Amino acid sequence: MNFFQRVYEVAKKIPAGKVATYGQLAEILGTRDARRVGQALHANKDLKTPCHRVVNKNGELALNFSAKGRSALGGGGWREQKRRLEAEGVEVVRRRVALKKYQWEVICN
DNA sequence: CTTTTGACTGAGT
DNA sequence: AACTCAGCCAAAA
Repeated sequence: MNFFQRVYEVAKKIPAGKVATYGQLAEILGTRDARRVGQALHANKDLKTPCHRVVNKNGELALNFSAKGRSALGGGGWREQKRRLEAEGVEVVRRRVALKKYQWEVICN
């Protein structure tokens, strides 16, 4: 199984209304390289994966977020992500979420 | 094969 | 809060 695939598997485990950081997923996957997590999600063009629930450690949305399945997303990468998070009940202020409240805590994996 | 690049992070300024 | 520097490691070119 590819590393990418594993990233998706973990991403799918993130409960709606919660967010996880790249570093957090990386750690679950047994690596320290948060970047690869991001690359994996970027490579994933399937919108089935809740990539919008993955944010950087600052709680900010990905600057270059883009679900390739959708052309220009109506103009803004992170805007689309923001829209989706709000749809799940996550408060998104400007470009960030309240990690303090919404960061995913792994219950069991 | 070698080099660049990046949806990151953490520490220092 | 904003910027820099360095560490990290695989995919792309």
